[in-house]
Order: sequence, then structure tokens, then C-alpha cells
Amino acid sequence: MSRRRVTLADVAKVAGVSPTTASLVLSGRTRELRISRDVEQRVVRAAADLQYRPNIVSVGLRTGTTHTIGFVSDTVATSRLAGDMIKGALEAARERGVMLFIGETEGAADLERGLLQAMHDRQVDGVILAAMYTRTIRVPKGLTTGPAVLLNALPRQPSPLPSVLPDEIEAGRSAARVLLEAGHREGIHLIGAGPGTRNVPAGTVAGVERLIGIREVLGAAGVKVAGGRVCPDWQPGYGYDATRALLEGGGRPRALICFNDRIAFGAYQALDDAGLKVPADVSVVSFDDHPIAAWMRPKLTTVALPHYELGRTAVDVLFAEIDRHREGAEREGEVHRVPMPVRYRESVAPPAA
Amino acid sequence: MSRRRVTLADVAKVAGVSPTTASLVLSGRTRELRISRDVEQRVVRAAADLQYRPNIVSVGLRTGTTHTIGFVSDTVATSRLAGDMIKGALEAARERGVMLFIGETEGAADLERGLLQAMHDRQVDGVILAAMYTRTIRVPKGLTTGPAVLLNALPRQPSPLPSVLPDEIEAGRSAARVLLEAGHREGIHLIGAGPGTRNVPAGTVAGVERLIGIREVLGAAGVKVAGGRVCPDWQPGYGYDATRALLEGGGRPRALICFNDRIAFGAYQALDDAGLKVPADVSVVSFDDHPIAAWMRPKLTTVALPHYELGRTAVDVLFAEIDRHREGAEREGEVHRVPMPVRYRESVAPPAA
DNA sequence: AGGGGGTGCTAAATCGTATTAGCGATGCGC
DNA sequence: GCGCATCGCTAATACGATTTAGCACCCCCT
Repeated sequence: MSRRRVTLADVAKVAGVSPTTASLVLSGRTRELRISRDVEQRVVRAAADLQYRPNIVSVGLRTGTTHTIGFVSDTVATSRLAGDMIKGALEAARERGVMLFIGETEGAADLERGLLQAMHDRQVDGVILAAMYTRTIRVPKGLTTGPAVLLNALPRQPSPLPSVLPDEIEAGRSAARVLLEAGHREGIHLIGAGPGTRNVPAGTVAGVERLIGIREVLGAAGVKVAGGRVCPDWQPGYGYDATRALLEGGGRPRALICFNDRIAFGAYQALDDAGLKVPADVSVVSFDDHPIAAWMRPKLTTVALPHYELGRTAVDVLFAEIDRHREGAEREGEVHRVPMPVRYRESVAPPAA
Repeated sequence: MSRRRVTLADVAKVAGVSPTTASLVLSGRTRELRISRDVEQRVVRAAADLQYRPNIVSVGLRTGTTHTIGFVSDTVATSRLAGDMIKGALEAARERGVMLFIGETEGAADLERGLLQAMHDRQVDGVILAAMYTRTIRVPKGLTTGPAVLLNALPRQPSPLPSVLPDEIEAGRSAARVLLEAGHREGIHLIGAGPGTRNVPAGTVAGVERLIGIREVLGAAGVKVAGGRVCPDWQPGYGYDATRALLEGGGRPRALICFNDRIAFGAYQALDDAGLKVPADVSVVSFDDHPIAAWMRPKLTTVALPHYELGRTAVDVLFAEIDRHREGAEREGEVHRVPMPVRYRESVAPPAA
């Protein structure tokens, strides 16, 4: 059934030249190595006629480069966000004619080791090690041997690996500015983390960075944070509980900064229970731009995690690393911050007079 | 920096044997080919000491099998569902020591062709061609050459390829049974498709199959469908509109079968606007088990798309295909149906007296 | 006519493994 | 003491490309 693949030797035979010549022509080294116009055309013609495609496995064995990179993440399934990140990486990879191996570690160190091994065995040109929620990670040994990039993660110990992260501090600033620009100066409550930069759920880096940005802008404007509540996990249920507790505690919030959209989803429910309208009574701004943000009523104004761009950027940075590696240059371990854009929707309004 | 990979030749040298012998021992053909116990142990020892791992690229070139399969889908990013499907495939692949290439076509035929080519160039052992929403597809030429499986998709023309699909008809039956068992016999409305099996959005197979199952069970119980409304796209906004139209049209529904959870999300909003309580006034049952189903209040009872299992099953079926292919056996093109389990939650109650 | 130099192509080695065919040594029978 | 079978291992080749080194030819000059 499967007729044999056409090889370089076939092309050479049809063109009436040696495999060497065929290889030279097809890898575009014809000028450099003085191949006659006639022969060049014969080879190109034969390759086209036979629909020749180089066997990448063979090229990989000979040259060591497989036009393949590995994408290892702790989980691919958690959310659409992960998918967008992969999508960005996929498209950037495609533009460079490179394929992507995907692997999932579920946070298990042995699985991670196995996957990195398996990729190394397949001679990937480089590896992207991704976390689906921004956090610090221990860089596995062996990753520093070849080109690699950390995505949505920071090395726990100093490392020569570059990393790509969302610009969470600037995102915090953006969220604060959204409220300031709407005229809010009091009754601004934080749901999910805060009020102090130590009041964050364990292990989150987004939490503290967003807080830093928020406090910086609010502080500079002379505005005080009215209160903050930590949620142990950033899920709707906790957002509901925290908001309800705030309202029952006699808090009279005019604006909520929720630390992500799922928390905001819960907050909406609690505000609704209390008969408060968004945004007339309470403005809400949030982070992530989860798909649900556009479904909520009123639609949620939120600072988007640029997952797609993160994926793309990781591939770009990885290729820079690969070049650098080839040239034997020093590695610098710089961190790349990807901007988080504000999605202006319907949940923010000026405070009622 | 990167010290050279340790090769079979290195192992052979350390063990003091020829590469041939080392290869024989390490591929477990030692009994069959009369290698002495002593030599066997020396080789195994050397391999362990040197941490030898076979170079899969080389093996691929020599034997033609790369322990790699391709997963090509129309989109990876749309939803968590896609992620779960990939996760299932990933885990099943890992259990077999196989890596996964991921590719995304965005529905473009030329991208699809390019991706399949790129995978073929890398000598994948087989390909899974997946659609993120169940539908019929044109099977690309060249896919029938090697082992391949259709996932969440049916071939538009007859094809020897096997396919893996959720059991949507049985899911329809399940949804109907959930309402019957709660005691509903009238005022059952369909949102998203129906009432007739021709009233479905274009191109959907899930729509007609769910309808068939629903009508079969309801019909067998002597229960009439009170009404149905097609949504052009199964998004919250349309679900809201359809439900609102139903209520304003004087419909007095006792139960809603929504054709997916996003429609149900919109329906909740419309019911809420009308002052109707779920499930006291109106029961709601739906399909998909989107993450949002567990966040809604009351939590949504829904028939789950088994994305994870679909992914796993696809890999299993693909490996069966690969074996069959190796043995040169006939292909049958059978379709595998994966059960859709009901997630019982809080949105269904007996009808008010 | 013979040497030098440029031109246009090819032979052969290589990457790391799998596999076929076969080689040398030993033991046995007669 | 010779032939033959068996045992235990290895040489050589193949997979499909890339790349280094070099060969054959022609032209020109003296």
C-alpha cells in the first residue's frame, strides 16, 4: 500500500547526477559551490516531479537538528488559558517550520524527568518548560545543557535560563488606573488577596505582583485601599464567601478589585444576593480575561493574561537561545515581560453621587 | 558544554564487545541468539553505568518507527474540552512510551496538508485527526496511506479509517430520562435545537443525535415535547434570547433541555430575569459538563462530554490500527462510541404540584 | 608540450542503530 | 585424524541525508 518514500537518491538518479550534487542544489548551496545552471534546473525539476521531501529523521541524525521543539507544562487541561498559550507557541513554531512535542508533568518530578529525557532522545532543538499558573519552579538538571526557556515561571534558584512572564505589576497598575479614571477614590476593596503584600495565597507570584502595582498607583494618587480579603484558592466559591463576608461585616464597597475572573464570578453572585447592582452600586475590575468574563452580566472589565502572546514569545526567545547556543555565546537568564492589556467592558462606572 | 551523547558504540567498548552484541543484548534478543550470561551482564552493566539511552532518531531511521504519533486538530484553544482531549491522548501515549506531536489547522485545508506532511516527514507512527466539535470532515488524501484515526469526527465520504465519537444518542436518552425520573411529563422545552430532528444548527452532528435520543425516550414514555427553539450558535447570548422568547411567548415551561451548558448559562439568566427559580419552578438539564456547569447556581445537571476518555480511546484505537497495518490486515472503518455520563447536580427537581 | 589554475562534479565518510550473513573455536562421532 | 554441527560472537551493510576531500577536464600561458 504505502509506496516507498522518494529519497534524495531517487531525485539524483532522475536528474542524472550524484546524490551529492542533488543535496547541494536542494540546500541552496549551488552558487557557492559552482553548479552549472543546467544541472541545477534538472535537479530542481526532478525534485518537483517526484514531489521529493527530505526525510527529517535522516537530517536529524546527520546534522543533529530535527526542526522540533518540546513544550513541557505542568498541565494542559486546566483551562482555556493553557490552550491559548499552546496555540501561540504552535503558530510561532509553524511559522518557523518547526513541530511541537507536547508533554504534561502534572507537577510530578519523575514524569518531568522522563519527558525531558524522551525529548532529548528525540533530539529536540530546544525545550519550553511552562507553568500554567505563574510561579517559581526548580529548574530540572539537564535542562541547562541545551537551549531552553521558562514560560510563566521563574527559576527558584539563579539560573542561566531566560524566562517569559506576564507583566503582572503593570497589570496591577492598570486595574487601579481603571478605577481612578472612573472617579473612584474610596471604598475600594480587594478580593482574593491584600490589603498588604504579605496577604496572598501561598505560592502565587501573580498575587504579590498585582498587589504591588495596585498599591503603587493607588498610593501615588493618595487613595487608600479600604480593605482586602485573601482567598485560599482563587475559585468562584471563595470569591462568593469573601464578598459576602465583606458585605455582612458592614463594608460598603464602591469598587472591587478581584484577583481573577473566577473570584469576580463569585463576587457577582454575592453582590446580587445583597441586592447590589454592578456597576451602578459597585464597580468591579478583575484579572485574567477568562472566557466567562464576556458572558457575565454586566460583562466584566478585566486585565487580560496574554496567553497567546506568552506562547509566541516563548518560541521567539527559545530560538534566540538556540542561535546563541550554536554560537557558543554566554547565557544571560534575562526575564521577558509580556504586557497585559485591559479589556474595557461594562462592570466599571463612576461612583454614585 | 554539552558533552557528547553516549552511544551504543561507547557501551560496546566499555563492555569489551562489538556494537552488534551490545545491540542484541539491549534489545532483549539475548536468549534467542545465544549470548553468554557473562557478556550479557557486562553489557547491561556498562549501559547502566554510562546511562545509555538509545537515540530514537537513529532508531527511527533504521527501523522506520519513531515512537511518535501526531495529533492534528482544527483548534486546540477553544475550550477546556480540547485540553482534556489532548490530556487523555497524552497520558495514553505516555503509558506506551510514545510522544505526541500537536498541530492545529484552524480548519484551513492547506495548513492541514502542511501539517500532515511535516508529520510524515518526521516518520510518525500514526496520526489522530481530531475535531473539537463533533462533525463530519473530508478525509485528506494521504491520511489513508498510514495508520490514522478520526477523533470526534466522521468521514464525509466512506473511508477505511476508524473513528472515535461520544455516544450522543445515548446522551440524549440520558437527558430525557433524568427529567422523566424526576416526574416531568409536560412542559418540556428544548433550547438550542428541535423540536424536530431537522431543526438543528448547520453542520452539527451532536444536535441531531441528541435530539434522536431525547425524542426516542420521551416518545416511548408517551411524553410530548412542548416546544423547541434552534439557536444559530450554541452560545450564552442565544440561549438567553431563545429562553426569553419562549417565556414572552406565553410558554410556561416546567423543564428545559438545553443543548449545551453555555446555552443553559444564558437560559439561567433569562429565567432569573423572569423571576423563575431553578429548579423549583423550572428544571434544567444540559449537555457537555463545561467547567462553568459546576459554578452556576444552582449547579447544573448535565450529560458530560467524555473528552478525556475520547483522547485515550483515540490513542488505543490508533495503536490497534498500527498493529493491523504492520500485519497488512484489512481496515474496517468501524466507529467507536464513548459513553457520556450524567453529572447529577442541583438543577433538576420534581415539577411543582 | 608541459605546467598551473580554475571549473564542475562525485566518491566516500559520517551520524547511531538494527540486522543479515558468516567466522573461528570447540566438541563429537566414526 | 577428519568432517560436521553447535556455540558465541562480529563484520559489514543499510537507513537517508550532509559534507569533506579530491578527481577529471579544459583553458591558457610560456
